[in-house]
Amino acid sequence: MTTTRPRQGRPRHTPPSDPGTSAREQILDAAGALFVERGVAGTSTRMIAERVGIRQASLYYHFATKEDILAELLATSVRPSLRMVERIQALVPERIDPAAALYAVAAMDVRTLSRTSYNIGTLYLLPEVRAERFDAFRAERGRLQAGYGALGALAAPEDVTRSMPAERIGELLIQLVEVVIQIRRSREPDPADTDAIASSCLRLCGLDERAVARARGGAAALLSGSDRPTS
Amino acid sequence: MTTTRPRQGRPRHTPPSDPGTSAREQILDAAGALFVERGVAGTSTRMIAERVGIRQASLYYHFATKEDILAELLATSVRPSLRMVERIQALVPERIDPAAALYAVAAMDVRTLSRTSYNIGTLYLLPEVRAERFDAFRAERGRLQAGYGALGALAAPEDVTRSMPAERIGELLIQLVEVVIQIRRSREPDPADTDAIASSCLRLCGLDERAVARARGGAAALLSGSDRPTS
DNA sequence: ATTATCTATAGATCTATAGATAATGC
DNA sequence: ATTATCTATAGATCTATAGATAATGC
Repeated sequence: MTTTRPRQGRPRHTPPSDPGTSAREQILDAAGALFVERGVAGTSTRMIAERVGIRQASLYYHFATKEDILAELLATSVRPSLRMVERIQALVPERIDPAAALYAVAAMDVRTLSRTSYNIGTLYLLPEVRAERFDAFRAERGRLQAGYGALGALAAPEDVTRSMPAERIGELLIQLVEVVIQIRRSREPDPADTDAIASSCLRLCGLDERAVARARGGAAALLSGSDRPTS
Repeated sequence: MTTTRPRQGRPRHTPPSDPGTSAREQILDAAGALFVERGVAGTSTRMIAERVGIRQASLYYHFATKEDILAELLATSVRPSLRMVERIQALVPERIDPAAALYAVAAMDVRTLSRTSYNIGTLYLLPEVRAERFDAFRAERGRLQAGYGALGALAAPEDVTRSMPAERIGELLIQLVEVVIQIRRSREPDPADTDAIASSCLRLCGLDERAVARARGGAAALLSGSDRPTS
């Protein structure tokens, strides 16, 4: 039973439907969904406020500008993927098959992008994100891409790496993983998509079917091991 | 020497710098560049008009709304790719290697997307394009994707097509080709990119290095304009 | 007469600030 | 006293229309 704990501050004209989450988070959720649906410039502060159930001006108690909301959404959207990649990447020098590591990273990233409540990956694609203001975000994303490139270059046979430097491999792999963003625009991604995308990453690097199958097995071990509760 | 042929109608407050192109085209160019840079909602009719060198209200003589401008830009942006794919696809049943055909299609598409004066491919990614109003455009794009899927399914060995239906192959291939859109956001694409992307399309379908090399050769013949049988 | 522009402007936004108010916390 | 909202509003847009005007075409 949820004893609706009354908040501090003047009550909203419409009482919050979800008293569990902070106003800040409610704003981020509403704005994220709207930004994905209609873009940043196409979303007014009034729309965001309406969805939250507060007055337009009340937003400014929590965020100074609309761009500040976007900045926070972006920051929290790459960080988990980046940490995951760097964690798995760190295992490789020891004893892990780089192909299995790449499969695991791609699969986890696809699943993350599939599951966010709105299609959050779309945010990267908005023109506003190119502003200098978001340099830090784009730098983080560059590190994610570099991580993909490094794993891909380790997994690929020499005849492929000879014609493609790691940076280019990274560009291609991250693009391939992010197909799930496009898929979500027209249908619900399923587990077969996850496997198809992760396998395609390995084939793109020049691995044959046998190597792909082996990596898939290795990744399964990796993934079941690193399973942990989300919080 | 260009004898600046005076136009009909009241003269502009700033005389056109490029008297060769119609006002309509000048508007499309200016709007395209701005939409790519700042999005549709982020571009005002005033900005477009300013770039063209006319007053804001004068736009409405040529287009009824901003969305009409977008609609025309979208229509002209897929059409060439689609026609090219369907033309090459039509050659396959006869005597053309499907892998060579796929390489050729991907390479041409990449080159087209590399060369447009502004990064026109970005337009697909804008949230406004999801509106019902642009169904026809998205349908054309679906046909392009289906073309990629059909070629990919023909080129791929059976152990790959068993796990991936043609539609999914199409989704992946078109996504891979469009990496050039992302590349253009940070650097100038070069011919090595074109080869890397087209080759990656084939590897993704499960072709080994020897088959990729063979297809690259076959595509070169196709692209140079000779419709000659390549065996 | 027709065409392609111009000026002027109505009416609808939109962002952000100022200051009031209704809760809880101490 | 502090917090989180509210109301009201200034000032800056923005889209689209009405009607005037300055060219060319016939």
